[in-house]
Amino acid sequence: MNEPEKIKKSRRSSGAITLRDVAKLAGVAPITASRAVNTPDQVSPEVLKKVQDAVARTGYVPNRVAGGLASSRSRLIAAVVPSIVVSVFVETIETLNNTLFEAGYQLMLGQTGYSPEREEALLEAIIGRRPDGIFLTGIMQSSRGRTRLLASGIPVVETWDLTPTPIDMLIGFSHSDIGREVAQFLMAKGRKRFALVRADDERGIRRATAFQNAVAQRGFTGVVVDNVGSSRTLKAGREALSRILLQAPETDAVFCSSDLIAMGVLTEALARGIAVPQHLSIVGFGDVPYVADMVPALTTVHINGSDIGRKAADYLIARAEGRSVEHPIVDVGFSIIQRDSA
Amino acid sequence: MNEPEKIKKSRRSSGAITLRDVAKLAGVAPITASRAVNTPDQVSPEVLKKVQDAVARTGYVPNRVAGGLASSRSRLIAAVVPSIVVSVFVETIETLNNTLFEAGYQLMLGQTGYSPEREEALLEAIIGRRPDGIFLTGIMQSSRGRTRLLASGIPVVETWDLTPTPIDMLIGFSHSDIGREVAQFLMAKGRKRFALVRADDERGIRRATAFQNAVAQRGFTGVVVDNVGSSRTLKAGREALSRILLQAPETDAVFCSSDLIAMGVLTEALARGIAVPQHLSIVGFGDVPYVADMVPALTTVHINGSDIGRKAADYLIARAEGRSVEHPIVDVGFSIIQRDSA
DNA sequence: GCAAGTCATGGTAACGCTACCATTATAAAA
DNA sequence: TTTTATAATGGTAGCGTTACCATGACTTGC
Repeated sequence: MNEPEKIKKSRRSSGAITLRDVAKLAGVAPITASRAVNTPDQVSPEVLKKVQDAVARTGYVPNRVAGGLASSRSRLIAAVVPSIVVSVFVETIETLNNTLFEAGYQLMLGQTGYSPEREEALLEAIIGRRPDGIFLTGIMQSSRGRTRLLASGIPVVETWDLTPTPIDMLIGFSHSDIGREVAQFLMAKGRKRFALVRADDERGIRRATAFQNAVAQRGFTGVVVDNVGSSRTLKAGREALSRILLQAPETDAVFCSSDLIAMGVLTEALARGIAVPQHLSIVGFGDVPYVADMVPALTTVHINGSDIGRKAADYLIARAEGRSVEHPIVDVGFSIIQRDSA
Repeated sequence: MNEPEKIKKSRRSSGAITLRDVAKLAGVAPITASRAVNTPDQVSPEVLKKVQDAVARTGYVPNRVAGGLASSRSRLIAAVVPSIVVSVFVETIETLNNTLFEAGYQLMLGQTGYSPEREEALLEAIIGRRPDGIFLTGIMQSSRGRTRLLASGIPVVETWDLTPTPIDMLIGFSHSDIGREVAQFLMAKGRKRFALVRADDERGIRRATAFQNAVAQRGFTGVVVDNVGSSRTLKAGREALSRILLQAPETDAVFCSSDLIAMGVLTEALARGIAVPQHLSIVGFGDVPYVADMVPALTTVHINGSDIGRKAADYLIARAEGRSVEHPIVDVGFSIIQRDSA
């Protein structure tokens, strides 16, 4: 009356093919199969072939979750972005992702929506996944966030800004330099009555402040500042110019916090028959691909977003693999691309 | 000469705080601490408090990798996108990500760059992470890919297209319907000499073909088809119109494969002094936010990308949590938004 | 011909968590 | 009171890998 000795299949197993199955089929130990899969030059050609056959026959896909737990290397990099609909970040994320993928890493994406609470929750979720690296858009402002990140021991790259005290690594550029140089650029063109369109964003505010200081130094005051809040649309730009002209009809130069806003300002100006750049200079920020080919082509501040993404990926990968990074703080700079709108 | 009995700290431990540490500090068993963290209403108030205190004091962050392995629920959803610089997908991804995050899931992003080999590799990487769900942009065309996905047993949503035989779930719309309806729309406006600008993309080709069939049915032939290859830029649109006009100067309507291309066509038309829409009708595809506020505002095909993202998230979450989805195939439709360019 | 080194393979024990089952205390039902 | 249900807690055994160490076969050097 003995029950047939069954292989005691665990009740928990997902039933999927595991390394053990492959090893059994290939007639080797699991650890050998693991080596055949991950470090093929550590096994003999015969074993390699047997294991590869078994993999092909079973359709085995290694479980990286288990591997990550065992090796404390998740091969996962997390990226924190305010929002991907803000196109200026998209190129960076795209290049970051591609570079990581080429090196065998996956990207986990988190969006803060410019909200601090959201950022906090996101950080918790990210750290819980034990990624091998964290990419941050901007500088981590909250000290709580800094502390957590530091405590986690995970390599971090902050980007898109400069600070003397990064958490770890930093790839960015100076927003106040941008504000100042754009002001100088516009003054060199003989502009005198300035306006700024900015969104509710810390970095944009810094560009605006530097801009104001630079023009004030040369005796220009009364810079009109228009705040479009959290909207970053063409429409917001149109409305912004309308408000600006109401307040200061003589305005002859507008520096915008993004290209899309600048496109809106440009659109509104053209719709009103204001000659650009003769009567109004417009400068954007970001140099998203299409603004070069508009009519008139937009003068804007170019940021090499791809470069930031690629460097960030390289740095993070280096650190994930135990190598150290020579110059962990990099200023990638910016350039003012003069086209037809200013 | 006895060495002091040390706690035999494993050589592999990352040294980070674990649930065991928290449990010890709180004076409960690890499993109880686990419950206090994950299912707080399963423990007594006193235990809950003790554990919460211990968590706060240690700064413990649960290791979701280990949790995922133990429970075979990774709380990770993977998304496959051709490219995020193609702005038409961005809104979907943004909403997908936000909806997932709210429900406690993370998004893993993969880009194929419209390359089949890349897609293949991506699939392998994704399945290896054992996500709780997979979001696909478009239909999985390759039968190898379909097989793998099916074999993995992971819930899948295909999107952005329609097919009678999805892998699993589907949220999309009909590209041939779009081609046909845009053709009808343009013919109703009295247009007679048509051109199409399309990229190297399977869905765009289907829209184009349906467009051609629809106009042919009413006796219009000689539709000029311009292929911009893999470029999806404003510049490509400008160049496309130049080529089209060279070949067929009388062209009075252009249907473009994307809004950005349409903007290029529009820009080129205006630069040449061609009156839009009097002499040339232009229709885009995607309805990205800014085309509504351009001058002239772009007539385009609107796809509710947010809706797709949200529905996909809901479906995937439902399946991840063992619930079944009532109507796993949804046609979200589209609408032609008539503005000023056609 | 033997010590010392290299190579290929395997055994064992984690990694940090949760599923499953067992146990005890407490309340409700009979 | 005894039985039965319910709530709170704990013990044990994995989840599917890889790190670490051990073993035996085979080289190499002198």
